[in-house]
Amino acid sequence: MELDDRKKRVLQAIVDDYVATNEPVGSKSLIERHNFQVSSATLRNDMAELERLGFIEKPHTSAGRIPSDRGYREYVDSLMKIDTLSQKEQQEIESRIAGTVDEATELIKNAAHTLSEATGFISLSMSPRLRKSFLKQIKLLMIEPGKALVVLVLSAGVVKDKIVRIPNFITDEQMMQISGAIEKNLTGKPLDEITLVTVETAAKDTEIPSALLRQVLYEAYTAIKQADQLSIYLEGEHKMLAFPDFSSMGRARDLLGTLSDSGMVAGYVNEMENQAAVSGKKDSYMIRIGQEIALEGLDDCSFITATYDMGDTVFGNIGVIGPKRMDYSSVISKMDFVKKKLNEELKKLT
Amino acid sequence: MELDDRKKRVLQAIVDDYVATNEPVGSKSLIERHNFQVSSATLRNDMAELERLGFIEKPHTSAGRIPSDRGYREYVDSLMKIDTLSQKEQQEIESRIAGTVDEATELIKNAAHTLSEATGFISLSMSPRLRKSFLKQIKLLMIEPGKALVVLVLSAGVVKDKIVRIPNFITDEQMMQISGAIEKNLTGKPLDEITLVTVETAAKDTEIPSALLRQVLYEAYTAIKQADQLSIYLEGEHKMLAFPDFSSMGRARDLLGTLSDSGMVAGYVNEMENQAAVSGKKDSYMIRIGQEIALEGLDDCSFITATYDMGDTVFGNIGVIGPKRMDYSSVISKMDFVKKKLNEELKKLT
DNA sequence: TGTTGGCACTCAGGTGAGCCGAGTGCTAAT
DNA sequence: ATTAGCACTCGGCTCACCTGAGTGCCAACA
Repeated sequence: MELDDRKKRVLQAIVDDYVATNEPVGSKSLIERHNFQVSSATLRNDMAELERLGFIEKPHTSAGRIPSDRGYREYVDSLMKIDTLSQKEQQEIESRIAGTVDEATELIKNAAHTLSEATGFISLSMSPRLRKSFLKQIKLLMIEPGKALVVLVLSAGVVKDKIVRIPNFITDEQMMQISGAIEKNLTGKPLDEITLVTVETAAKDTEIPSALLRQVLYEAYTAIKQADQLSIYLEGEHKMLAFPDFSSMGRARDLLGTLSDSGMVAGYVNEMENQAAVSGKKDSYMIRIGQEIALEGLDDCSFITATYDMGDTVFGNIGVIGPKRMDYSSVISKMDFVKKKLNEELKKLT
Repeated sequence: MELDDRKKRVLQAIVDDYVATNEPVGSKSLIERHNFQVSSATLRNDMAELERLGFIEKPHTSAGRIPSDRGYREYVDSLMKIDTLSQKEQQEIESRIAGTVDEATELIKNAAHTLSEATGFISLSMSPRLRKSFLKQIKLLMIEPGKALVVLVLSAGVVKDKIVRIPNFITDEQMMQISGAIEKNLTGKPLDEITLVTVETAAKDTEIPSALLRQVLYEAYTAIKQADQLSIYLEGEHKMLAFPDFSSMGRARDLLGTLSDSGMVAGYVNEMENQAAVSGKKDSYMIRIGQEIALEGLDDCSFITATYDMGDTVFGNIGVIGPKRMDYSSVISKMDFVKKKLNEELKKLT
């Protein structure tokens, strides 16, 4: 079922107008704004057809039409043309991202911040997926009796650390020994191939009493595992309250309530990424619209995410969450540009 | 100007009722709920007097009275009696805080989380003020050419680190040398006594070419300074949307908008703490009500904070932000208990 | 077959009148 | 100092009404 040309134009015009005005758009106002060379009655027929096909819907009988989720979907998939950013916008974004910080995590958050400022929506950033990155260094640093710091240096220039408890009477030299042994045997291994067993065998030719050893190794292991946990960072939640789309308080509460469970959101974004990966259609961005989003309270939102890249199969996501009634073209072009700049900066860091 | 006994009771009853019902309270309903041994007309006289004195006010002519900021102030200062928590509540809180994590930062966030859950309000936690804490260890760890990790171990068991850039051709041994020299000379110094000069003199008897040295020392210095920066963590913002007090969307937006600038909030809490310190009346908690709060959009809120303690004059704050129409007694008792448990746990960590 | 003008119908939202009731201030009596 | 009584206020609710933008459908036309 293909839409004929005029119907496409009609759908496009409806989305554009509705996004711009936040009012259901009727056949008459459609004629006024766009110069279709036909009468309003003809458009009414087209609109009836579009409604039958599920692209648009009526809030109530005697109102204009608004795009349905499917209508937005059609719009982003084949109707819209992506904006190019003005020089000024590009500069604005560039100056915020370029050369600001030396650390990947900060850089990524910074990019997300820029994105939120540029779009006026909520921005999100996911920490890099480190499963596939490999260990470049691991150090156990004695802090005080019973307490040590595990420092991991991963490929892609990421550093993680964690304070752990260790047996009280372990000595500084013993720790150095363990540290050295682990490092020697684990360096170069991808994180997802490191198991408790790997860690234990890595340290088996030290002369530390095994009771002591076990606990230290276990803590080192959990530190490693913890390093590849995904975390998400959201910013600009309050901006959603400014949109009439969420003026009903109930919706606003549901939305912010769901977003406050960052673990859930992170899981969802992760799943989006995975699905995109298996489906093979790895676009430069991913979009989920309205009900397509399997999170409570996000029916009126859209998710748009992109992937940033840190080399060595290490990557993560940045994105925005906005009302589904948004200017997709503008948002996507902004996100694309931010992503590009972010990737450039990340490359410089390695 | 002292209130006579009955007027005190009237004010107290008005606050209690208004907090419970969120409706302006009138003379008649006051008689019904509380057994004053006088007529409603008498109460009306009292209420007129209380209004003249600024403790209560009318939303409009023909409505009951609601407490003014000053009324709440009088209430918390001299009228309310602090609840004691039920066994069950105590256990609930205790089980969430006790023995959960090994790291101070996590523990504090966790306490704040518990507080938000227990009260249903926004909770806040400030990072410990480390200016007065002293350096127990400082290590420079070579990560890769051009990049190093500065690890600081402070008294009170806090560990901070930062990735810094260093000259590319500096060697591992040179780093160790610098690291050793700094550590030897700076250990035991309070953070606020460490300046760039201190750091530079600490390393002056190494044999590293001074051009290289300078950059490393500078980076080490910024890492140290960065360690005592205050940071704040807010949680549960979305919960405020559930209160009728913020149902007007405009207010909600102002509130969340202001809170999204965490630097500003941190600065404010810090200032509160300082003022309490100089005024000398160091209570177990601090309260700011309504307009007393010098932050935009918080006119309808109250801040309640307490101080946690990590020994060695290192301390920070936890607290809640809720509608000023809140059950102060219950909130304060909860916060007090959480604070107590947090302090106990922090003590165990050192 | 696609397009058009015309017409009856629908319905959300705004307006204004009217009523209700909780609450007040004031006054005169106790 | 307290109380009973009374006139007055005013926010909020309900109801009826109107308006206007928009629709669906039909008959006519190219």
